[in-house]
Amino acid sequence: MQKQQYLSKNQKIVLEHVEKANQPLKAYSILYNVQKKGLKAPLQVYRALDKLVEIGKIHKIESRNAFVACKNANCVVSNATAFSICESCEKVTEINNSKLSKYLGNFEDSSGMKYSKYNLEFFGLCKKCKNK
Amino acid sequence: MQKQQYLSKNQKIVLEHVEKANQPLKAYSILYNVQKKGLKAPLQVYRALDKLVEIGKIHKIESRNAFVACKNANCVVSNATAFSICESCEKVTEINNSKLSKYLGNFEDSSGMKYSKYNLEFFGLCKKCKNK
DNA sequence: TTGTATATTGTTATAATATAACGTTATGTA
DNA sequence: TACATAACGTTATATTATAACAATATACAA
Ligand SMILES: [Zn+2]
Ligand SMILES: [Zn+2]
Ligand SMILES: [Zn+2]
Ligand SMILES: [Zn+2]
Repeated sequence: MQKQQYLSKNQKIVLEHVEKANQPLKAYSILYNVQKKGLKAPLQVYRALDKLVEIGKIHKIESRNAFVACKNANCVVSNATAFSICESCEKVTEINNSKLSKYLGNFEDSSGMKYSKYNLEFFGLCKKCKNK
Repeated sequence: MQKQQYLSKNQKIVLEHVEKANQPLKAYSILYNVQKKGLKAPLQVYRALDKLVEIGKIHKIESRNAFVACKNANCVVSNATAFSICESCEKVTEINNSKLSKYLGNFEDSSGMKYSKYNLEFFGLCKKCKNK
């Protein structure tokens, strides 16, 4: 069996829902909202999320245990992700900065370990919240 | 009341245990192991961890929900952390690289948001696991 | 030293996040 | 067809983390 070409039914349902949101969603909030479409159990959501994360359609915001759709055409796989997170309103934005990704993609430290993946999360206050 | 100068009893117990480990520990594993010292409930561990993370004595490895002691004298507060994580043996090392921290500390993206904190996690195979 | 504010503790219960284990059904390919 | 892999459905359970409440300890200023 070859690499999957199309998304399965559950994967499509979950991806569509997360894409509509424009912000990170929690797994159980996704579950609650796709129940009308037939997904009844957490595992159905988590499995779909796992696959979507694997292929880069969705990223997990680790510090928030939340999932957000990728809007960056370059993210074929989730191997280089960076986000800015507002600690006040929780707005999350995927950073798409070629200098940063180049820098981190080539980063090597003294251990000699070569990295195949990274995830970076910046925290601060977004423009809106800074001016409050 | 001023900034706390000394660690409290529970904070000391948890920190000592995590420092001995030399690797990230899960909160409930910490709990289990400090029960002989009188900490009985998850909250006692989580509260101590919260404080220790806040003051930079301990860092949380977000992708693993695990806690590791800081060995980097510069980490007075946990506002700039970077780790390498082996996806095979789960060995975690805190990266202490001044170029990297300088680069990320000064990073600004197009949104104009200035960051007060970041956490970076690199994934790959450590030397040992690469040669298996 | 007394009052006050804050930090920490102890405790029980519960919320939120995620996976194990099982059997079934669908899909791609030889 | 036969085979392997992927996805599905379902129930139960594991893991991670917090709510809520009452008590005690600590720092500091008046
Ligand atoms: Zn992306
Ligand atoms: Zn904000
Ligand atoms: Zn550190
Ligand atoms: Zn390793």
